[in-house]
Amino acid sequence: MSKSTSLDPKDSESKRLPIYRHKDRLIQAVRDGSFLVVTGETGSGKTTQLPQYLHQAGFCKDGKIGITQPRRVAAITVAQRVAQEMRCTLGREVGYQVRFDDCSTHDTVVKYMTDGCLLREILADPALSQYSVVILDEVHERSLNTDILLGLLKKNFSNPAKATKGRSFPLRVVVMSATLETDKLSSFLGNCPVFTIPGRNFPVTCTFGSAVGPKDTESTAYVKEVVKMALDVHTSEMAGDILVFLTGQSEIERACDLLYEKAESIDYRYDVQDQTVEGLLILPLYGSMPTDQQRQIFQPPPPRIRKCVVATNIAATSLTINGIKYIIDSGFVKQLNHNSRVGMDILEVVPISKSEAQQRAGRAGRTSEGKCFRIYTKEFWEKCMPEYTVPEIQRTSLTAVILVLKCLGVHDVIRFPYLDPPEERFILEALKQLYQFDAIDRRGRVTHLGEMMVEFPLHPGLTRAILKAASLGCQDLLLPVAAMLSVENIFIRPGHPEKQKEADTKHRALAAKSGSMNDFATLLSVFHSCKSSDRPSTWCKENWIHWRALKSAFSVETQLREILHRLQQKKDFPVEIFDGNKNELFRRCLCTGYFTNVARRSVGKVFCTMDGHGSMVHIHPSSSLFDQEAELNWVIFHDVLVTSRVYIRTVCPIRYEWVKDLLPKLHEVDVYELSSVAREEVTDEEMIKWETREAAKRQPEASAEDVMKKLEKRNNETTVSDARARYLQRKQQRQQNKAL
DNA sequence: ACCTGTTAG
Repeated sequence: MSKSTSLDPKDSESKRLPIYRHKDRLIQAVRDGSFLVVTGETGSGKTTQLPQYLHQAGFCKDGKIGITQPRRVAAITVAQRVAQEMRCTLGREVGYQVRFDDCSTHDTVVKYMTDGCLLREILADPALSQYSVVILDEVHERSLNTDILLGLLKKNFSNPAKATKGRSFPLRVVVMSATLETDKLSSFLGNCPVFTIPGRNFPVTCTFGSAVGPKDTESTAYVKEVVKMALDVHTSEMAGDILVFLTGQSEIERACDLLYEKAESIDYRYDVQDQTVEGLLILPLYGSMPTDQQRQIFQPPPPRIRKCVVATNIAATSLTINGIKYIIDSGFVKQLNHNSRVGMDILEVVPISKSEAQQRAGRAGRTSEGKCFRIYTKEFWEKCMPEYTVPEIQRTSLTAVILVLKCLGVHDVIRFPYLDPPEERFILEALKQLYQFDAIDRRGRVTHLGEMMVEFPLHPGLTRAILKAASLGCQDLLLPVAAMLSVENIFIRPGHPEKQKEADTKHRALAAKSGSMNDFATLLSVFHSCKSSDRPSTWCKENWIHWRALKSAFSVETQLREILHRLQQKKDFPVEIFDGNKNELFRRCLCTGYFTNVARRSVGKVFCTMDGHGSMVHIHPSSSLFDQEAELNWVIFHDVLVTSRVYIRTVCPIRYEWVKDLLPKLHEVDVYELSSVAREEVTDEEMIKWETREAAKRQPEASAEDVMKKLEKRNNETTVSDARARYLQRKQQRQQNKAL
């Protein structure tokens, strides 16, 4: 450790960081107590320096220092930086671990990793016996996994008596966050000390606009306003690049089109102290964009050209673009919200929170002073924007995470110490699903099957189908499908109508090639066709398939195969025999994972879900079953999309007999007992009630209409129809804007 | 009679 005399510029650079002056006191603070909150803005150096300080202070004598990040890229790049600063080979003393990429060895003592990775490690070793210090970073982002880790660490290590359980010495826990919410964190962790490090960012001046007020929460007028503002900035502000925040791909493409048009038609020339800007380089940026196109964003613009990046929220945390001096903030995001009342995830456009607006503004102050132009009014800020974004744990399906907690011995998952507890019905819904998939029993205890299921990085339903298939010896049918369904959508549908037609034709051909009218079978067929192709990437291009997504499906499939293989080595892996054709076998396996997603034809093209919510749904036009009417009365589906209608996507026809025995399970559950607070035996009353209802539904057309009427009435009160109404409103507005 | 943000295992 005799680097202090070094003249290496990197050393002096790290000494210039704001955190350096606090080094000794920080080390002491970690030494003093088991929990510590460290807060500091980006640029304070806490992520790269604190682990090094602790390393120097001897904290690695007894174990590793683990630092979690919510994102893979962050874990990797930070580890690279620190390895460089500590002058060691990446993967030796300093390493990282993310899914599909473990760059750490037995020697690694400073280990950066994703929060999801640490959670999996806890599953294997609840005492975290390899670690002397665990640092949770970016806690203010409130990712689902970080929130769960926070609760687990509090539960298991805050009490000094418990803190050494399964360990020879107590674990130190450091929680790092941006300045907001630190009081809350400290009191959550037993009023532990808070250490504040000043930031090193440049000031950003924010101004409010007049375009979006409290009454415009559903409007899409902001696209035009954002374009106007960008041109304003371009013609009247000094040199420096622009970053525009919008919500989605189509919106971004529209904004870029408008910008091209208008930027050409205006005549301007701005010249102050040789800082001249003459042209505008317009660059869209969103997640599903090809990677090489994304890379273009980071290149500095040609001389005298101003860069204008029009991006989704991907530019708020995931990607950092240098040279941004101006932010234009639409004030909206697209957010995935789970609705437990209808049991669906709905993607909605909503106003951002104030803290998120500050985060966006901060993107202009990375290298020099910046300006942020908010297109919404001060009143909108005060009345429509919440202080903080609702944490993921309160708006997401919890099924997988609850299974993890159960496997960690957290029996009472309702009274688990959540920093912000999710609504009880979210938890109950998760328990119900786990019971339905046989992962837990009637008393809420993890089953043998559940213990196997938790090993898979998948939704429990998909895992259930895989395990069923494996016990029947046909896992090769299910593994690729599960992999394909757990990556982003692999079917590309371009914006231009001509190309759209071409893509649709190709996709229909792929469906036909699979030989059966079953979207899951299409996925399987695509998987193999591409894999056996000589040049998979050109095969994808020709067939309008997302190569990057499919490639990751290949790695996921390999990983799933390995996990399954490991489980099958154990002697108690179940084995079953099935006598029938392959097609039926495949679909029966799918049924064990998707019987919660069964729909029955109601009238005409309308289907009705059988999950107890009784939502009216339509088959999405991208499905090979779209427009297929004959003899198609029962289907299972992978997911639901709420747009102009409620659509089910990735659909498979089934026979009622295949799910007949499973369906009652959807209704017999007593969540009260499942939640481990009940003390009485359940009767079969619920199940009998359901059977009666089901018998009534099985009667022909006349009653089906009655059922539908009843269900529709109920549906009007759900938020699905609210979401649909909002969508239609936005669509109308868009058309009006177009007409203008 | 089609339009889905971001992230993670």
